[in-house]
Amino acid sequence: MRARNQREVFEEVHRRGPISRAEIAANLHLSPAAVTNISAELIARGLLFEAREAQTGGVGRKAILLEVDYSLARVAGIKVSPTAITCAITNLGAKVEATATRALSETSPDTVVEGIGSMLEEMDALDVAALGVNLPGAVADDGATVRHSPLLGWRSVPIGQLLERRLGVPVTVENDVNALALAEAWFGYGRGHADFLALTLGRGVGLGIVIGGEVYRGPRGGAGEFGHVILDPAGPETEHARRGSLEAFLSDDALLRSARALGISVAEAASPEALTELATAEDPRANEVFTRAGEVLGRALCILVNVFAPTLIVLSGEGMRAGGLLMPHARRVLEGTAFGDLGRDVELIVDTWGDDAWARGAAGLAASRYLVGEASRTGGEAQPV
Amino acid sequence: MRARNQREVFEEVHRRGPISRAEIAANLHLSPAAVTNISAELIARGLLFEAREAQTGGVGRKAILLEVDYSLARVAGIKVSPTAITCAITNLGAKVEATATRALSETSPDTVVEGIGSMLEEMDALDVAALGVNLPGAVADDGATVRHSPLLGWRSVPIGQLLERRLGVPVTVENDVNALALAEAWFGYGRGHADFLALTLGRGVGLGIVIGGEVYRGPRGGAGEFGHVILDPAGPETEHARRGSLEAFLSDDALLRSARALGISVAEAASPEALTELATAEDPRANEVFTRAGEVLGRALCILVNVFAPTLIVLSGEGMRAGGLLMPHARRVLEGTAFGDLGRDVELIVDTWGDDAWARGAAGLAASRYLVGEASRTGGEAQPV
DNA sequence: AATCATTCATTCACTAAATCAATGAAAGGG
DNA sequence: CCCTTTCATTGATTTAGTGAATGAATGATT
Repeated sequence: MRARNQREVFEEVHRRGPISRAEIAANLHLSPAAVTNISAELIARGLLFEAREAQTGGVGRKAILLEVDYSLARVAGIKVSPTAITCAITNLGAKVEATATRALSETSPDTVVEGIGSMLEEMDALDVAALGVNLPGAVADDGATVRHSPLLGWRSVPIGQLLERRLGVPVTVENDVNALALAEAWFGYGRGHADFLALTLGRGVGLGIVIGGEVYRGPRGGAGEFGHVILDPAGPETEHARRGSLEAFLSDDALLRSARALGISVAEAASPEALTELATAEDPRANEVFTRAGEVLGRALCILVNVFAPTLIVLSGEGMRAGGLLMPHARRVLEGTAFGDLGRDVELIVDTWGDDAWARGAAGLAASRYLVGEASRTGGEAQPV
Repeated sequence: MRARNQREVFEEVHRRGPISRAEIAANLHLSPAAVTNISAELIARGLLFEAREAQTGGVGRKAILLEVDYSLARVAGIKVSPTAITCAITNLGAKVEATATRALSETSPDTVVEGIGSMLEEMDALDVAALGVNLPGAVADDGATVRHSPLLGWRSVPIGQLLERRLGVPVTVENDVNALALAEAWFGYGRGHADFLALTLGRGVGLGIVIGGEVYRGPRGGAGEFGHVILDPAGPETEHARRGSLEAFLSDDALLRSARALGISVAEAASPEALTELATAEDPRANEVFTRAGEVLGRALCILVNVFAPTLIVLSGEGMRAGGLLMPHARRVLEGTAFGDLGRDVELIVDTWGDDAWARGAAGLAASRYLVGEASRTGGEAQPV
């Protein structure tokens, strides 16, 4: 009960930024006295601090605003991809202090663990309070075991325990898309939105569903496999994506394949980055690639908008490097085909992209877990999280 | 707090059927003492009663099983459609005691209110404890005002207040699909499932999303407009449904249109019912209609399964009169195209159909509201719901 | 048959943690 | 300069939980 309310107060301060005790009490339906008590303990434990006074012009005593002390500790976030691991060191507010990347020659768990360990040593970051790891694949509910990751070739790998043993730091493992969604919810554009969607484009197409501030995983996990939705049974297919699936239209591979079909040679554009540049340089064929992709993205968004009626969709991932090329077309299709005003009433935000963003997502995951754990820990007693 | 735990205990008894105090305590992480207290009050208020003892073969004192007293009151559920109103009188467990239907010549709010009132009088049901109303269209969060219902020609109609004034009974208004989903969650196949989907076929295609035992409406309502999802931009269109939308494939109108295209004359099958009979009688053209529709349904289910990874989808609505014809094809497509095992790991249940089911959904809505209200009401004090 | 172990339910003292009402603190307005 | 307003705090009170002991009802054990 106390733990619960502590956590509620803390999360309210986190969400609503600098906020007075009175407002917290009003928002959470608690008495001012209770908020005074709870916030006193959170301040004593260093999680909150009294910031400047409010600058309201109104009558009456000015409020003392509370803020979260994000500098209380540092955390590390690791993105494990088939070819590299990327690390971001951030404060508890997911503000990046340092990043680094290291190539992976192979993806065995031992190699990955060792790589992460030596990377943190080199970055002088062995003192972090928590470590978040995200990777492509299905992660068990325990936040530690990888159930299945085709891209890494892993099955039932207790990567969380392995890392905790190696580093002596609490580790949370999560699917990459879910971690990004969680980070958006806590520290990104999703802040203040109880419900929103996080769509990622890149090697694949991922969907993070945030409902009530939490990532929705479905009754037994596995929700959000939006990239495998079949949009057109007669559509294209790629090596990794089924015919007509969203990934077969929108993944990096799919875009390159589409470019080849339109006569763009490997010499002209070997990579998605190069293809994006080509389109930015007004190459009509490259533009056509992104026009078509944007329209497909619009159809995909239309499905999501009709089903969830969201007010916000955050788009990110490497594929969003071409956001400027894709979004006008996506928006046009969305507004033209979604039910009623749903297509116009949804905010579409393109977030930063690149592996750094993924690693920052992992760090945000770690930070949120750490903060939740601290905020719901009472007095000196340890509390199961 | 007390109200909250009372409600939790009550809902646990409702969900898990006859259940002992000890088990409630274990499931809700409450002390046995607290459960004794809370259940004593709920019993004193008539909501619960002590049923037979458990027949466990084990050692030790036998448990005294608690059950909800669904016969405590009766409720009425009304389905308002453009052509008729249907009424179901049920006990608090959504067990139907009587039904009736009355044609509507026009759908003005006054006519509907008067029709409902005289109908309840005729059914000798003016003593019901609550009234649930469902109808096609968007209903405001207050559970009383119809924001917009094209089919009824309503806009901003406070139908809830009108009915309460006429009948002196608490009224809850809800979108028809959401009400059906809620009824499934409380009294139907969704019992015991925190998360599931309710898909309805009939005049249109509707989706009710149940997450955490509650109907998900999205951040500002309007979620679940699945019928307007565009499956194929080059698909068919109908009078009411956009080209290629799910409704343009699967609604009653769409099926008839598809039948005409396959050479089935109006004389052979004037209605969806007749078309279903024709197919049941092995007419190859009619079978083709349902084969195609089943495959489209499978594609639609595939989208839902990939996004939500549900363990249960309940299918209902008038369109499910042809469930036996549709589902084999739908299931085949679903299992063939959904990601991984998701298509096989989902239970597809065809529920009863017809306007009675809709009205029962409305009654279930009323019953659940009534029970929640009673269960979270403390002592003699009134509690805001 | 008598006793013991086990499980469910209850009782009662205790306590955590909220609320309530009163009060202090810090502003602006007349 | 006092009054009103708003925010924050304090201490008494109340609510509603937990924990330990006890009673109740059963099967198992000797």
